[in-house]
Amino acid sequence: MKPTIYDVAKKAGVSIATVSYVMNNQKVGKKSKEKVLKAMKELNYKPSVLASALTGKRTSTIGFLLPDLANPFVAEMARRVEDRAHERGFNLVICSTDFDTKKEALYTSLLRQKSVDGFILAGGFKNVEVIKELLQENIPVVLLAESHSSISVNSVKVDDFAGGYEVTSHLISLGHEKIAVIAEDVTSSQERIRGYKQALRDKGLEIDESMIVTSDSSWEDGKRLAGELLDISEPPTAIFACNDILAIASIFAARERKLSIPYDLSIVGFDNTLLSRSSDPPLTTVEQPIHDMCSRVVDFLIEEIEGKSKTKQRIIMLPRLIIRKSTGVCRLKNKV
Amino acid sequence: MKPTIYDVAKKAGVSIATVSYVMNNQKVGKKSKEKVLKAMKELNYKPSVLASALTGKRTSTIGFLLPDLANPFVAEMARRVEDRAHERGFNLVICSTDFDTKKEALYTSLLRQKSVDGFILAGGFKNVEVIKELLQENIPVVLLAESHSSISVNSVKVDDFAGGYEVTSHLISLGHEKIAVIAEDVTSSQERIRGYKQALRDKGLEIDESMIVTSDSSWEDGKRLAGELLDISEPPTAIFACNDILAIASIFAARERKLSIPYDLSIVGFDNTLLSRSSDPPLTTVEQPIHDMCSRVVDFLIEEIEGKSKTKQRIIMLPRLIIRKSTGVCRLKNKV
DNA sequence: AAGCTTATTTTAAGCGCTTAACGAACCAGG
DNA sequence: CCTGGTTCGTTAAGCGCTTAAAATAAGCTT
Repeated sequence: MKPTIYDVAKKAGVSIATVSYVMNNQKVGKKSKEKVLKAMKELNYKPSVLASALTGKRTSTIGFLLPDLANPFVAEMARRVEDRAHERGFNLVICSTDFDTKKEALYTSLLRQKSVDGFILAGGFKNVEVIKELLQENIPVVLLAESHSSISVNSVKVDDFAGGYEVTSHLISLGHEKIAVIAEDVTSSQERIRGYKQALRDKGLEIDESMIVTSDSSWEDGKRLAGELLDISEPPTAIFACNDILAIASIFAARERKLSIPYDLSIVGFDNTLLSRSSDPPLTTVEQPIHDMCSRVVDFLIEEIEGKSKTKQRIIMLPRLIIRKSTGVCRLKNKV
Repeated sequence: MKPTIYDVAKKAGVSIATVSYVMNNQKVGKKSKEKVLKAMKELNYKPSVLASALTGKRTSTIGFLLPDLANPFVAEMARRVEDRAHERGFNLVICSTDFDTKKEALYTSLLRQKSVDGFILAGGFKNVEVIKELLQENIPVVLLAESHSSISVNSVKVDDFAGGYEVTSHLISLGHEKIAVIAEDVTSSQERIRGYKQALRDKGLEIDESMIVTSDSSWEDGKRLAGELLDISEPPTAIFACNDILAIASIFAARERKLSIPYDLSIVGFDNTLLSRSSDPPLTTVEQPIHDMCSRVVDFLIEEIEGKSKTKQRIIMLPRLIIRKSTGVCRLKNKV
């Protein structure tokens, strides 16, 4: 059996309270302290987090809900969040929600039963009711790469509007005028679309709503949607995909139609994942400062957990356009 | 405050024992049962996992240690494991160990303090001492995509020997005779190398140990090693990388040297990740039955947790060679 | 209707730890 | 040598739940 505090106390010849006090660095006489420490060493004693959490201490565990761990961008975020959390002495319970409000509600509920100290909700967390509930019950929550304007909740994200704006400006500067967007059904995509529209407006180009389509975030759907866009009579000359996977799916759709990239079609992704560097051709994309965002979100949450945070904040970081080989001068430019 | 079992008992007008019994589906009179259920509904009562675990019940939480969550293959495994675990009512605490024996020891220790019900150790879990310790203390453990012949522990993995053999045979059939291997410092790579050597032997080719190099699994190191291999006076005509990332890093190294693939150099990866499909050129690689492996490993662990498993097993699944565009006929063949 | 079973509940003792409250031991001052 | 203030340590209640054992209620028999 694993040793308990009683075993340590007996071995050290003191009461369990004394043992507890030395573990928590409370005032304890030098001699007892030594005896206890010695006993702990000898028994290789590790206190039970369960028991101490039951008395009101933290579990040092964070619930991390994200859309899909298999998505490389998400996985990378998870890794960064994990690193920072460990540095701060926390573990992560990770759950993929698949953008499913039912799962979101289920997992938050389950994790609360397990007494996690707080939640990081990443990507497109949809269930606003759940967030409100957590907030109302004073459970620490921070949103990552997402924000809901309707509620007052801490969040850390990239400036999606700026990202969309930059991408679109870049495309326009290459002569593209008919630019499609393949979005995801999440708030960040909405922001990027806002940026996209603003850029079009600023250059005096008209906005064609039929050029904006929303995917279910899967590779397959991305490819299907890109295909549909390319099959219309006057197809777009550029596609702005709201993540790298959708962008690569678009490359595949284009390839099936014998379109060469960027000669016949320019494609831009988002996230600057490993995928974007190794694809054929390498993707022009938008880098998110994952590292900073994730460290920040963890620190932020822990502040809340420790009750140090005063006011709600929304932290917005700047994205960076990375130009690679998937975008080029619009071939139709001369015709116009 | 969250409602406790006392609140439910009071509201239902019964003792807490009765409430506990209805939660655990013990014999309880119809009337009391209804009253309790009603009270639970009304209070939106959720029992504390902490408290019940303290009395000896499961936490329904699995510790999942893997080398690096940011690696797409690993992330995909994590996703599958997670799915199956959730189906079976378990959550995952995920930790990246970076092949670091210190971290392996630290994280297992931490998670044990948190009373996880068992461990899945994935990828290249190096710290055999830790595994032995877990085994000795009767803590359920299953290895995933890894096995240590020196100890008797449950494991689920692909037949790495067969994978290495197939890759090499494929390359040989294309006329390659000088085939390099970029391995990882893990047991699965050792197996693949065994398969590689066997294939060479079976075709009467000689084995050149200098063609076998071991990376630290990072992209950068893969690229560096591939570069070194290509810079020798009689470079290999094919590279077998032990995972897709290393393969793509090799592509980059080749590209820097103006080598075209597969014309000047054939490259094979392993794992069949998203990366291998979207790279330039798409990679010939080996598919692991991730889905099955991961379901199996979870079921396996849960059997152990529930005390249903009798004997230790090693489950080996078959890999499948997927031929894409990164391998081709050896250009030097005619010269020979 | 007493006596005996059986079905249903309650009592109460933990699980391993924290912490407020209390007590003992010690030292200085008077 | 007694009083009051410190310092260290112990006692014991409690966190929310489980479960063996005891108590009570209900049902049958004769």
